[in-house]
Amino acid sequence: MVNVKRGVWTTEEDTKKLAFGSKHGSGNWTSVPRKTRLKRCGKSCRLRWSNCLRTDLKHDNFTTQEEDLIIKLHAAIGSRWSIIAQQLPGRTDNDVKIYWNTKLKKKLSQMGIDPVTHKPFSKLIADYGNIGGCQKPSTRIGSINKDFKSAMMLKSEEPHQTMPQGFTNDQSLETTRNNFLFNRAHGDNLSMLSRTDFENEMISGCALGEDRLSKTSSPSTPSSCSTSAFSWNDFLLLEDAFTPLDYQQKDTLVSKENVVTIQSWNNKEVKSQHASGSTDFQFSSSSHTSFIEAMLDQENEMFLSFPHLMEEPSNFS
DNA sequence: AAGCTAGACAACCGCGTTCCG
DNA sequence: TCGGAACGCGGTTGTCTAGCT
Repeated sequence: MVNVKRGVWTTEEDTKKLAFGSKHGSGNWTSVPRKTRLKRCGKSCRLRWSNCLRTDLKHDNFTTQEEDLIIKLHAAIGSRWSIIAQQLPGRTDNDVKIYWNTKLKKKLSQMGIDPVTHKPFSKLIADYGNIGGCQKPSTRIGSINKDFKSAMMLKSEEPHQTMPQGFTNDQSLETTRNNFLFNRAHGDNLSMLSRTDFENEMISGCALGEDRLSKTSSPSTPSSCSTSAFSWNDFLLLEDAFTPLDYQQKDTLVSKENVVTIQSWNNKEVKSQHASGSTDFQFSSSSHTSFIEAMLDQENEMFLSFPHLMEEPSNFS
């Protein structure tokens, strides 16, 4: 459309749009410009309505509880603002996104927490240091694979070290988050995960944080979701999510069946079903305890799939 | 008072998904 | 089943404004 107006909306345009919106509600946005005689595209009308003109929007500052929830949800599902906004009545995805980018990211950084991974910078540096500390790349891959496989074998043998059922605690949240990060790191389509039981469980876990998270956390796992005075330390996501003790403690808390579907790096769809007591958890990318491990696990899979590509060259001359 | 800068936020853009004929 | 239109989402850009020099 050539005659489409752009830029900031005038009060006159807002009035027209408001009048139309209050009469017809939202929907069929392409017809809105024609019916309201606005020289805007339908897309622009929808945006203006959903971000600014809707009567149920809050325009005051974010509360501490809202901040708390945003950070928890971001840690769990990443920058899926529309989903996060759904948990915050009166807030739009744009509101949440901007608030995160302008305030919360800085706040976390000042606390020494990486806003992307929600881990302390020191931990990230240590992780990278561990990788860089190995001498020969090919040897490193081999030894890491070996160690990591051993670790995974041990985990799979442990009756309580399968994927926790019910997503009722911080450890499961962490595990799931790592899978998100893993998929994100490899450019996978996260929308595969949208609206699954798994995601809804996570969201409700955050939204009901004080009930679902804190009650089920291990003693070493802080959780302050929705409490009146939260601690920023609570937004550090903890390592060692798979300690046997944790799982033994958790085992009594879960009873619900969950089906998790993920799209792994090589587009193999993997389903994992968790009935109470089930032990057949089998993400192809394993149960990553950290982002770094997820990366290494992917490396491992690539090695298994394409061994000839990963072989050490015979000489480097 | 004028110019500059950073922060806040409204709006746009591109892309993926869904809907419908 | 397919293709185009519509919609929704997340990232980015543009504009305004307050504060500082």
